[in-house]
Amino acid sequence: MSGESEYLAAYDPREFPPVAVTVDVVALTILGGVLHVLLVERGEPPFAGRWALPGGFIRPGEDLDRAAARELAEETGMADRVHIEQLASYGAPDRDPRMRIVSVSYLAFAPDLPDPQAGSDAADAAWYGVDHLPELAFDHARILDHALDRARAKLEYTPLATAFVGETFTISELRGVYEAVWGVPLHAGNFHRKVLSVPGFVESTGETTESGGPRGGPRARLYRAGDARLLHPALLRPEREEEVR
Amino acid sequence: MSGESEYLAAYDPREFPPVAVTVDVVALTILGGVLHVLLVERGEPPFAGRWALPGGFIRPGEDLDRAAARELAEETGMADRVHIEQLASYGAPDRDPRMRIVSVSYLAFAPDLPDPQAGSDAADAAWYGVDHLPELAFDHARILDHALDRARAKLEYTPLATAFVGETFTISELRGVYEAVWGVPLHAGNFHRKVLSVPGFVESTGETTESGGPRGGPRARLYRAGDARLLHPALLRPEREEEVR
DNA sequence: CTAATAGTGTCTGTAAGACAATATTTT
DNA sequence: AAAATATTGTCTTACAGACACTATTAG
Repeated sequence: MSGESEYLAAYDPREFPPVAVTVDVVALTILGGVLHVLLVERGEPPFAGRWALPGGFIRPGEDLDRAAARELAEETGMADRVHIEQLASYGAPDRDPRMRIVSVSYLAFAPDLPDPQAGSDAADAAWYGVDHLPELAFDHARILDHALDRARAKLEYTPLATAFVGETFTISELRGVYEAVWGVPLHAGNFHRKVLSVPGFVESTGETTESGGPRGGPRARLYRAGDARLLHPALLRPEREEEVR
Repeated sequence: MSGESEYLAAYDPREFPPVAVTVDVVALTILGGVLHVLLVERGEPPFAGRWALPGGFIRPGEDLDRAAARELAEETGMADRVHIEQLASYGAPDRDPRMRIVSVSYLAFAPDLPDPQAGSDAADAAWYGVDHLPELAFDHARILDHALDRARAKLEYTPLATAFVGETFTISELRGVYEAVWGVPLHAGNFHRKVLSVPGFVESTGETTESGGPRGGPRARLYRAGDARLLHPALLRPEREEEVR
């Protein structure tokens, strides 16, 4: 913090160029096998009527993480079973036309959820499939892009996929998460063996589903999340030549 | 940004609880085969005389990335050949005793460098070996921990190690970077073959060093960084059982 | 019955790591 | 000559992906 001391010694908050800090949350869930993101419709200018990521100003005395969780809860009512983690921060001087705003973005994952409630201050709130997004306000399209990249990468080396499913789940359900987030079909047999071979990824409950799948097939065994924080070896995505150079 | 609109509609900057945004830079280099981090000695309270990460307030109209690059240049004079990227943000309400400060941390990598210059506002500046750190001001120890975790992870799947060496380099020099950052010895033969087998990691210059090593050995071939942005397959660290659970 | 799905077996190619061997250079 | 280092070779084991197969369940 070079410069901070002298700066602050003679510092008067009233003179300081005003900067505001917000949190923006990229909340993801899976609906009908498709990855969805929570968006809110802005009720006021700028960008009135435009869809945006849920978020808002941090409050005095409130930590960044708590602010993100609060903003998310205001739109969805979801508090439990939600994984939330910080992503990048955005501070381009002109990213908000009103004033200097630095936004800290967060990524949240939740299992299948009921409809979101529009927060007290948003005109509406809805889950959008990530392949059918409306035009977004501010630089939120870029924030969302970064968030999706991160989510896809984290599925590879963390057990994050289990945050998208219920307390207990089948290997097929887990595969559905990977397919939805990565957007590619995976080989059922190989995926099955792979998941069970990673220590601590899932552990058996000893139970099975009550019945087979809707279109036939045997009952599936049920698992719960294991105690691993990192997957080793990782579940790597199929070849991505394009991204290498 | 739910809540933002109404909030700002009736918003007067003079009434807003003051928040300041700083950038803090974790600048890493390798000196004598050991990973070092750039620290500055604070000249003013709080934490006067304590060492801290270089950093400071963002200026009006200045992007976060530019602010980080500027702060780094003020302490080191280094502008070229420096890789810089954003890490996490820290906003605990009490992390600075003076006022609410949200800090955006940055990670910077540079090749072997001359001594740093104390910036205009710091009492002193120096490179510290990461295993012999002084007690740090604020929450900078935590920020540094996170930065080192990130740097170690990025060596695995990006060609970042090449940012620590010169324009051209030998495979041994590159191995020295990995050993310094990861803190473990690597097998010379296997490392050599591995690096050359990853497409786009390094490319041959056709040249060799002028002479052998200081303690003997043949001349080594010289390489330069290739065009890969991601290493595939990655160079994984040796087993890290501890970190898995 | 037929189709779909869960789960297992097998084979192949790639890659990581242990270890050895050879060539080249400094002291 | 002796020691250090660059580079290459070989072998073993692990693992990813392709593919085949069996068993179980819905319709």
